[in-house]
Amino acid sequence: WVGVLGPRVLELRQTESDCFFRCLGEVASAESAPAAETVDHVRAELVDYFQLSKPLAPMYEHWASADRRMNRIAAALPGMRVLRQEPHECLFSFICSSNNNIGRIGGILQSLRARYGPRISLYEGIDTADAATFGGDEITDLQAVDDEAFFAFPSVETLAEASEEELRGLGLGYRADFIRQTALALRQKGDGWLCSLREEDVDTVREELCALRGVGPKVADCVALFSLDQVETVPVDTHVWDIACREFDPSLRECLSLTPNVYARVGALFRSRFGTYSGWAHQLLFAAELPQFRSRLPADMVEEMAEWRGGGGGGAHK
DNA sequence: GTGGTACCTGTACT
DNA sequence: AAGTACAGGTACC
Ligand SMILES: [Mg+2]
Repeated sequence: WVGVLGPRVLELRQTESDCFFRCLGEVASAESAPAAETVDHVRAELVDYFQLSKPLAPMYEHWASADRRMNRIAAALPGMRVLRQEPHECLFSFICSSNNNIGRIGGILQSLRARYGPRISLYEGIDTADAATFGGDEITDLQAVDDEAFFAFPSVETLAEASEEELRGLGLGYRADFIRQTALALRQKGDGWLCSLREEDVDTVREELCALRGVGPKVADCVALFSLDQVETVPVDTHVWDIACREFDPSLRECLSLTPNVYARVGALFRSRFGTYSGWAHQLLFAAELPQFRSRLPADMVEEMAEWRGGGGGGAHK
């Protein structure tokens, strides 16, 4: 995999027993430390990003014993960690995600980086032919590393200065104003404000985030889980609602829309089963719903999910 | 609290 | 080939 993490282009490759990493480039502004120090630093960043200090095996065991279906999914999808993302990037990204499809979201974020983010040039002498191209988000073929332009995510300051009109031009649609308004609010609140929410309790985090433009309950919970250390938070979108109806409480099907109460019920159902790390458990169940992971699941389970979708179960609410 | 509506835009479908 | 539904919701009434 090759992609951008913070100010650097990183290459990761995994073998059966190890994971290797290499830094291919970094933003010009970051004064580059001696190579040996950079390696140690990047290793620490990766440990942080993948949350490797949190043991996953005990969680899997706990979830598997709590739920029969989860037992089989856990066996089929090992290593499903929640990434500890950079809060600002995470926030803007999920604002872009609302009422939108995954394909366009990716395109918008890439446009945002290319237009407003600092460019990352690769180091001299990087053997790009040797770089991994394991289907990372931004690399699609063996030649691509050479031509691909890499950009870090833009700063709050830059986004605050962007015009709504120009943002719309990048394909953001009506979310353009959300991005600008939220960027202005963040600038107003000061540099460390968002990250400081990592020290706050779940309810405070939610309340503070929802006060931002373009941030409702679902986006807030995504930011809380994926960047603010709120491990028990369960973001409830249409997929997660389906899961809850199908697996946990059929009576939820009677609900016509995802009201705040229904939202809370779904979260409570997850927490009653999976406990403190319900957000992580949710990540695993959510992943199992996605097409790219379906092929790894037991055939009868895939069949069951397909039947639910076809039989007026999934999406039958609205 | 709940129910209803409008909303950018690309893509899949009919 | 035009017309419509839908997608990792939110704001506003
Ligand atoms: Mg809000």
